[in-house]
Amino acid sequence: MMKQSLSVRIRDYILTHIQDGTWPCDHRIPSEATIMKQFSASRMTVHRAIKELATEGYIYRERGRGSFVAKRIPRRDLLEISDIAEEIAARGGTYFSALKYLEREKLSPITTHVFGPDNADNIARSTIVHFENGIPLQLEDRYVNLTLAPDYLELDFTTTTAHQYLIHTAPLQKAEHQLMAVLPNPEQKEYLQVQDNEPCLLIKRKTWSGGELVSYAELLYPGSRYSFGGVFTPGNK
Amino acid sequence: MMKQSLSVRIRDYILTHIQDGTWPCDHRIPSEATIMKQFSASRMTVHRAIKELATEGYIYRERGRGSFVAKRIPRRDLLEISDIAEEIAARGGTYFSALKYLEREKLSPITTHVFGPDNADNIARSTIVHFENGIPLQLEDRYVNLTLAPDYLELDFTTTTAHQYLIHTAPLQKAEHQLMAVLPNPEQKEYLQVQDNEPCLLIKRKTWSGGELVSYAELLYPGSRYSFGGVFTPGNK
DNA sequence: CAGTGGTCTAGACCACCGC
DNA sequence: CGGTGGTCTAGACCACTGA
Repeated sequence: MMKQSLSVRIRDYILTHIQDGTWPCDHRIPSEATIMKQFSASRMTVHRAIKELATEGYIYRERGRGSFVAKRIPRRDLLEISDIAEEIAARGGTYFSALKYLEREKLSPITTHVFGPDNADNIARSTIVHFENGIPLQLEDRYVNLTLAPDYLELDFTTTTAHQYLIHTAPLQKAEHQLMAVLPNPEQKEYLQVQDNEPCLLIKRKTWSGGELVSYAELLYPGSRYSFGGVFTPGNK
Repeated sequence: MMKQSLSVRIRDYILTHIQDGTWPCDHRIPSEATIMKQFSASRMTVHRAIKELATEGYIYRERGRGSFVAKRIPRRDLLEISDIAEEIAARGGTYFSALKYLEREKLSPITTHVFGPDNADNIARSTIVHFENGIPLQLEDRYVNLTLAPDYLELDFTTTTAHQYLIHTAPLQKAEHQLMAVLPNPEQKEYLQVQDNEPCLLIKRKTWSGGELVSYAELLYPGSRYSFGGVFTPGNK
C-alpha cells in the first residue's frame, strides 16, 4: 500500500467532511493551527492543502475570520460533477424523478466494451427521468459496476439519486465527459416530452473510483430547456 | 504604487516570456535554482509560482529534466479558449476559412445590450466559416469592440484568425460561455452544409480584457461532426 | 554524478477580524 | 488583544534524469 503524501491526506480529510455533509455550506472548517496539530504537519503543508481546495472552489477563506465550506459544488470545470436534484433545488425548483427501468444488464458487446471483460457480467442499468417543476429536464441512462456499487439494484430512487449513492459508495476520482448535440429517438422523445426535431444536449460521462470504472451514463437534456454556463478566469492575481 | 508579491512577480516574469513568444512551446524555462538567484527568492516561493502555472496548464514539469512551456493555451477548463485553426492543425487536418461578412455594425439594441451603451456604436461584426479537410466545422459569428481592437476591420483572415488577433491585441482576462443544442436556421445550414434537422452545438462566448468586453461570439458546430471532450480529475496527487 | 523537481519542516513577519 | 490567513525564508531529504 502506497503511503499518500501528507498534504493529500489533509486534503482528503477536508474533502470527505464536505462531501459526506459533516461540514455543510458556510461551515467553518478547523483553522490551520488546529489541523497542524491533528496531523503533526507544518503550517506550510496545511496551508497549501487548504489553499488548493480554495482555488478549486471547495473552500473560501477570509483573513482574520477563517476558512469556510463554499456554497456550491465547485464550478471550475464547466462539466463539474453535479447532482441534478441539487441543481434544481439550488434554483428553487421542485424536483422529482421517475424510475423507468432498473435491471441487471445482460452481458453484451456494449458492456464489455465500456467496462472491460472482467466486469461486463456484473453491471446494472437504470433509466430515470428527472423533472423540474413537473417538466422533464434530464433523461439519465446509466450503467453501474455492481462490483463497486453492490446495492445499486436495491436503491430507492424516490429518496436518493444515483449520483448521491455513487458519491458515498465509491468516492469519485476521475471523470471523463463527451458532449454533443443530437436528435432524440422516439423513446427518448416520449420520456422528455419534446417536440419533433427538438435538438438535445447529450453528455456521455464515465466516472472512476479506485482506478476502476464505476459508472457510465448518458445524460440527455432538451435543448430548449437547458444550457450549460461557465466562467473561465485564468490566473489568480 | 502597490508592490506586488514576490511570487506574482515571478509568475508574471514567466508568463510574459511565454506570451510574447520569447519562450516557445516545449522551451525549457530556467530552473528553480536559477530563478531563485535572479529574484533573491527562496525555493518555496519560486516553486509555488511555477507549480501554479503548471496547474493552470501553461507549464509542464518533469522531475529530473526541468520545466517546459506547454504546447497550448491551458486546457484546465473544458471550454478553454481554443483556436479552431490550431485545433484542426493539431489533429493533422487541413484548415482553411471563408470570410462571409465583415462590416462595422450599426448601432442596435443587440449591440447595446451586449456591449453597453458606451461601446455599442463602435462594433465590428464578422461571419466566418472554418473548414477541416474541406468540410465546414464551425460557423463563427463574432462581434468585436473596435475601441479595444481597432484593426479588426483591416485583418487578413486568410492568414490569421480572429482569435489569434484578439489574443495579441487584447490579452484575455476572463471568458464566459454558454453552451446549448439548437437547430440551425436556413442560412446557417447552408454555411455549414448540413442536412435538414441536423442538431448543432452552439457556444456563446464573451471575452474580456482589462475589464472591458472585447468580443462576443456565437460558434456553431454540426452535431454530427463535432463533440467536446474533457477529463476532470479532482485534486493533484 | 550533478541537476532537476516533489515534498516537508520550523520558524518568521504581516494584515485583518472580532472581541 | 489573540486568532486567523497571506506570504516568505533557509534549510532538508527524496526520486528521478541524463551525461
